[in-house]
Amino acid sequence: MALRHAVLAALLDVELSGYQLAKSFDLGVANFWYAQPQQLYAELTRLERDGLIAGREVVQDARPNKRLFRVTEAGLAELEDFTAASAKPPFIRDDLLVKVQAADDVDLGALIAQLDERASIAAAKIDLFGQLLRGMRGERTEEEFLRHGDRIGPYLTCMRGLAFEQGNRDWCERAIAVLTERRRAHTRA
Amino acid sequence: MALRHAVLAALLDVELSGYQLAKSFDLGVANFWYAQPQQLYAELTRLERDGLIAGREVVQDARPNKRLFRVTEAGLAELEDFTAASAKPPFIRDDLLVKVQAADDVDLGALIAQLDERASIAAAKIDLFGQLLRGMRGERTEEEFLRHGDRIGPYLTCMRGLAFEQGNRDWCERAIAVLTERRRAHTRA
DNA sequence: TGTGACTAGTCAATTTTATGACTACCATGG
DNA sequence: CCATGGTAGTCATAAAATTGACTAGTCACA
Repeated sequence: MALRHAVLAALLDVELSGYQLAKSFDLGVANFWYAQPQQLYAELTRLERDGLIAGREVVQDARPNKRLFRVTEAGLAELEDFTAASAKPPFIRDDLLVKVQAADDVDLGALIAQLDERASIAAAKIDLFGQLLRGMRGERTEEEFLRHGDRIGPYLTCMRGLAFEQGNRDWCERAIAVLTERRRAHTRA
Repeated sequence: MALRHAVLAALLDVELSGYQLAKSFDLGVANFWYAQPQQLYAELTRLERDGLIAGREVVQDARPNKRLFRVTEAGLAELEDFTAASAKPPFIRDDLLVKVQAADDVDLGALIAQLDERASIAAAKIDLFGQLLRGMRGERTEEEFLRHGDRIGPYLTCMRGLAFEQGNRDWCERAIAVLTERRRAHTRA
């Protein structure tokens, strides 16, 4: 019952098709949730069945028709309820952390390579989030935008995404430095 | 196939029972993975069946007997393989972010309350991680420990956990400030 | 003398996520 | 003219995670 609300939140400002939604959730831009296309289509079906969203067919030529969805009154009410209920704290579940946890017992070269890869993925995302944020605030400074802009929700979640990736990158770099130094010391001994 | 390796990594340095493992994974200290007891018991059963861990019965009086598990050679090899394979990037999946994404369309009071709650949960975790880190490095400075300590894996993952929670807290506080200001401006208008 | 909390688990059912394959049709490049 | 890639989706299955209940003994506390 969580993806449900993520979809509702995503459809608040824009009318989207399943496909468009899938792209923003699946690839990259999922700044506040992540899900795969199949999951989204299934959820959209359920949401429409429950009357929380309404779809309309858009006929296109030169490409397949699509169904655009928007949130209904009932959907908004549902989101309202969801917001009032208390959220369970999030947890980290990251393969890379598992690998680092085992750092003292596995091949350091392989581990460092993984950390490197992750650091550059994080760097790419940092870039992406930076662009998104600039795009949203336009000419205004961040202060200005946060004070007077409309639709700051997406901006705030994007800020969190940015900070998360910065944390990722910084930690990766630190871990690489530490592990590299230890490997050097070890091979020398 | 992911919890699998997390369990292996957790059992590298200590022999633990399912119950002990469950406590560290479930409540609080899960600095590198999260899972519930039932899931862990199931995974331990599978791991033992596959020969990646070995259990031994420990008879206790005054409390139920328990089975302590340790990683076997095969288990270590499995972890080694896992480390070499590339890790998929992690994603955020947080109810609170969904709520904030919808910030422009829901009751700000409720949302701010949620952010407040989250900020204090994060603060508590920051405390906990700080204690864990101090406990691990003992008398040494962090630099010292990371250079020469044995078992830095858990220390590094704990550092990530700490940074994550700091990120959480900072973001919550920022969001609270922004939303409070907007609410003030709005109710005045 | 009972009540709740802690140790140490197990069982079953359900929900949520993930994986992979598959249909169409159009446009573009080579 | 044929392969590739994008749009717009569907179907089925497998794996992982969550939820809730249940056993059984010990300890402390009131």
